[in-house]
This record gives sequence, C-alpha cells and structure tokens, in this order.
Amino acid sequence: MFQEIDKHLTRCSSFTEDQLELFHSRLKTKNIHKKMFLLRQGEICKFEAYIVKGCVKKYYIDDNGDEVILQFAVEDWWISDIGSFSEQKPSNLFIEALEDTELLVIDYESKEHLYHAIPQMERVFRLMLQRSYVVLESRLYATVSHTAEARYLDFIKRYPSIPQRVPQLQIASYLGITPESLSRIRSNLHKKKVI
Amino acid sequence: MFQEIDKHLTRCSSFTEDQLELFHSRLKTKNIHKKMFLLRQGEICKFEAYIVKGCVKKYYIDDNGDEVILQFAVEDWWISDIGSFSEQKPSNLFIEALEDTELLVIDYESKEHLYHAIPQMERVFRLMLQRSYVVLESRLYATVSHTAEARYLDFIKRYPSIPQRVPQLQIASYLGITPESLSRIRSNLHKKKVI
DNA sequence: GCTGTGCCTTGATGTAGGATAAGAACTTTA
DNA sequence: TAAAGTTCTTATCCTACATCAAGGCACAGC
Repeated sequence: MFQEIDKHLTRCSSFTEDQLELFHSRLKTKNIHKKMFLLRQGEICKFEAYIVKGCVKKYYIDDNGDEVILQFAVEDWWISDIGSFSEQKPSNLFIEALEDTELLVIDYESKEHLYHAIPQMERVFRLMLQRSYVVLESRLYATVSHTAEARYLDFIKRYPSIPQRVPQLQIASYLGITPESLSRIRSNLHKKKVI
Repeated sequence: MFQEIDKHLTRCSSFTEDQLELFHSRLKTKNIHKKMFLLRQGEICKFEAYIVKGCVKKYYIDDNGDEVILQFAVEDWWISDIGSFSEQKPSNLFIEALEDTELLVIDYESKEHLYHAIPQMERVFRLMLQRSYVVLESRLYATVSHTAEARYLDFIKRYPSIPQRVPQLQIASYLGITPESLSRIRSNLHKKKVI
C-alpha cells in the first residue's frame, strides 16, 4: 500500500518508522473513475495527491474554450494545483482522470502538521518542487524555441509510456497544437521513417 | 544593508535576531558591471543571489545561436539556476547583468548550513519556490495560448518598471518573438491608442 | 565635424501551424 | 447489431509571426 510512496520519500531524505507511520496516518486513499474530476476551476484545491495507479491530466480552459494541458501524471507522480493549495484560494485549473485512478491524498492541515512534526518533510517537498521547477523551465524553453515536431519527438522520448495510454488529442493539447497538426507531424515523421 | 533582504525573509516566516545575524554572516556582497556574467553555460551555479540594486537577465542560447530570455530580475528578486545549484551540475544558462548590479550571494554549503541551523529557512525557500513555480506555470500557459500582443500587454502590466530600463530587443526575446515583431505590435497598439 | 555602433522601424515575402470541413475508423451505449 | 459518440486523418484556405533587407535616429569616440 505505502511501499511505493515511502520509496518516493526516502529518495529525498531518511525517515524513522514512527515518522513514516505518522505520515501514513495522514494519507487518505481515493479512487476516481475515468472522466471524473479531482479539481474544477473555481474550487479551492484541498489536496496534494500521489498516484498509486492510473493517469490524470491538469489543464486550463482558454479564452476560446479549448483545453490547454499543463501536465500529465501517472504512477509515482504527485498532482495538485500548487498555487491554489498553498494559498488556499480558488483554482483556475481542472484535474481530471484519464483512466480509473487510485490516489493517496493529503490535505492542507495534515501537510502543515507534518511539516511541523517531521522536519525533513519540508526538505522533501522543497526538493520535489525544485525538480518540478526545472522540468517546467525546460518545457517553457522548448515551447518558445522548438518546432512542434521537435517538441513531439522530445515528448515521446521523455515520456514513452504516455502516448500508449493517452489519445493524441490530449497530447496535441499538451504540445500546444491542434490534433490536426499533430496528425500531419506524425504522417511526416512516418514518411521520413523517424518513427 | 540587510534591511530589504530581512524584510523579504520575514514576509514568509519569523526569525530571531540571532538567526538573522547567522544568515547575514553567510551572505557575501558582490558587485558586477553591466554586460558581465554571473553564470555561463557549462559552469556549475555556485550561488543564489538576492538583488540589492540593478537588473540581470537569465537566458539560454538556442540551436540557432539566438538568446531566449527566461527571466529578468530586479531589486528584491532572487536569481540563480535552481537546477544547476541544487544538483551542483553544469548549467545550460547564462546570467548576465543588464545594469551595474549589487548582489547578496549565498553559496551551496552555506545554504545547507542555514537549512540545518534555522529550520524556518527550509520553509522560506520552499514558499519562494512555490510562488516562482506558479508564475512560471502561468507564463507557460500564456506562451501557448495568447498572441504575442496579449503577452506584451500582460508583460508591461505585470512588470511596469522593466520596459523602462531594458531594451526592446531583450523584451522581444523574453516574449519569444523577434524585435521586428515587437516593433510592429507596438506600432499597432499606438495606432489603436491602447498604449 | 564625421563615423561607427546599437537600437528601433518599415516593407516584402515565406512558412508553420490554425480554422474549418468532412470522411474513415474505432468505441461505447442501448 | 444498430446508433451515436470519439478519435484520427486529409484537404483547403488563412493568419500570425519569421526572415531578409534597408534605412533612420541617437549617442560615443576620434
């Protein structure tokens, strides 16, 4: 049950058995079905969630009413709206399951409690956040200075498991292009025998 | 000397006089001239720097040899390559002064020391990082789903002091467009009397 | 006073990817 | 098993922005 998430934490810092038990006591299991929401625009994000099994997407709805996917998350990833969660203010984002998904969630109070009770906790989440920041920065760079084709190739290289479980429609939205464009790019790559 | 940076910290958490003194003892003052580098591609980022006075830019050189500016930083901001600093591995980024700049810098060892000696420190830097993450996420969103004109208007609204001290060339690079395009956008906005 | 040099503007032309539409293939539901 | 979505593809035309090229203005150094 907690095996994977414990491994996740202990990669960043070490914990006693007691500390891990306290941590577990603050987690709740949550199961949601495909197409159900973990968070909707306008709601305050009341959780940070660790994915035990399944796949979710985090996205905006833009001014034209189109989805803009900011992040996919699969097994062993965390998902939340950090801004909404940390300031406890309404979110602009949706988080929706792309498959039936099993999560371990922690609420704001519990997380603050853990920060006080287990000093290393602050460190672990800071380190996780640092890594997320670096990934996001490199994604911004790619969006600005690479073509859609290069971004697609980078995406399937970086996250090879995701194209197999997520429709192209969603991947196009993540790459910031239309599904039609992605289709054209893929057909070019096939002609060029790159994929 | 330390007045502003102390205010910066105490906005996130409270500190005793002793703690602040320990913090100050680990900071070094650094002055760099316009066009000089704080960090070059290939170097390990050995600092996080708080800007007392001045202005810097952080950028990549892309595959065409063009600058892509990720961030400007002025008074009361921190600047660093978080990825390179935290993993102590070579950076892909340049950080360069746009004006003569006065900084307070802290090195990796000192920061780790402070994290251990002053528990709230971990919290302060986690909170700062959270805010940076949210800003970056909204910038990615804007890059994907707003036009260059909308991004420019948002930029001058969000950072009104920067257009007055930074050449348009640099702002274009931050917005992910050519200087020519920015010039045309500005001339359209003038015609429309928006600015 | 000239002559660079850096920065901004304007114009002509090219191109990646968007918008729209419509059909094919595959899934879900009834 | 038919009906009704979804998803993917292809084709046409269109738009935002890039690229290339030329010229203007302000300021620094000689």
